[in-house]
Amino acid sequence: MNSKIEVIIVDDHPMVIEGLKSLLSNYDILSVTHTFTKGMEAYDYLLANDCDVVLMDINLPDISGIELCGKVSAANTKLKILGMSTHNDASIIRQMVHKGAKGYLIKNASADELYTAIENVYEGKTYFSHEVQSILAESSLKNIPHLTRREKEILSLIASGETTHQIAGKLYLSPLTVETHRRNLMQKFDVNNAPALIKMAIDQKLL
Amino acid sequence: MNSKIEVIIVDDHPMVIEGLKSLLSNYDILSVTHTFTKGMEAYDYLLANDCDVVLMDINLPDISGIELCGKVSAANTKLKILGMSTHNDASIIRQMVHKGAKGYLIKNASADELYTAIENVYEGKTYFSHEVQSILAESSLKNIPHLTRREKEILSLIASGETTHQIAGKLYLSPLTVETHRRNLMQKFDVNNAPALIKMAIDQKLL
DNA sequence: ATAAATATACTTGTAAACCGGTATATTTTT
DNA sequence: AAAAATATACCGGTTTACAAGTATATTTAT
Repeated sequence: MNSKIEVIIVDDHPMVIEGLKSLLSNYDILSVTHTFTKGMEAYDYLLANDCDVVLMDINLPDISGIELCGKVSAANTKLKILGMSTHNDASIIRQMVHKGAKGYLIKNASADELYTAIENVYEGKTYFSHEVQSILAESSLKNIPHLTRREKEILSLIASGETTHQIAGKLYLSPLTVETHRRNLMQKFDVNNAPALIKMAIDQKLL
Repeated sequence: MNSKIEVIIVDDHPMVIEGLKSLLSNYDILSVTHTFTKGMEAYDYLLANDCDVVLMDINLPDISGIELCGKVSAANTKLKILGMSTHNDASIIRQMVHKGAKGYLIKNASADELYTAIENVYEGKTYFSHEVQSILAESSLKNIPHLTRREKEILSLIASGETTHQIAGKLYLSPLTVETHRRNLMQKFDVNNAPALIKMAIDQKLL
């Protein structure tokens, strides 16, 4: 019988898994029981077996970390999931939290930070590093406009080179309606032509 | 006196460094003598000391791996540099090679692949994983248009929302000239309006 | 149930972009 | 020195986009 905190690692990079295991081997209170490089294998395991904390990379080849997080959390609400990624994208962090992640780390975390994060989520708390917190704070300042479904649809058609008339034809709308959406899009991004709109939208990862 | 292959690791993620050290600890023929999380510290070390192979991450916080690679190679041409990164961007790989890198790995490499790469570059060969090779092959198929200096200038002004007249004013050109460049840009990207042009340019990392 | 957000559509006018040409001076490369 | 690439500039005409307003039906959230 094992009373240690059971940790599962999901990451498609073998060297990261090795690194995490090595860093965590210094802490007697926990043990890394299984590791997975494929998201779906981790999913299958987690449905059938118990563990305490899952360290989960966001960028998996077969399934997105966000999706996996949602599926796993739904099946086992007691599981504590710690998201990880190299790039610090606020919207991804938000999505992970929404899907049930209890904490988030950026991969340049130190061993101590990693340990603290695992300990906190195991105890039912949440953990977000200072860096993650400042990313979230910063991103909420530069208010990314909220686009409606229709607007997103039209935005991507504009980006692919369709004219107002062509878009209207595809969506069975009046060109005048499409033009209104186009105007609203430009207003939301505070630009006054389509090229700048596309640039902004891509910069803010909305395209 | 040590006859092993001396390997230096430069990566801003402690867990990746740990992972690499752990993976490489199984191979007696080499030894990881120093590791750095900051590019400039590695640079200072490499100017003053000798080593055989440098495993270098591309995404460093203080200096780009590409820049570092160029500086270090210029100072010590005998040094073998192996580039590494998580994302598989063909243009970055090409730039690294151009700046003197002898090989390139994607971070999901296995221990054996890593070892093979180090061995190869140490012996004066080059090493590019199958994955890297296919990325390079694929990217050379979808011919990215070559833009002139003027075209790049005008392209970025279009992306920032300037009209033909405004661009002409800024660059002290006739609006008719700017329009010609604009047209040539659209022709090169095979699109017929500016929004699609911007989308294409960003997709192909030219903006 | 009511308020707010979203999606729809119109008018009028102006400005800008796009198309298909042509032309030539200046660099850069071979 | 010749050829190729780049940068410059023009004409005439058509299409599309943009600006500033108004209006209303339909969803969605409170």
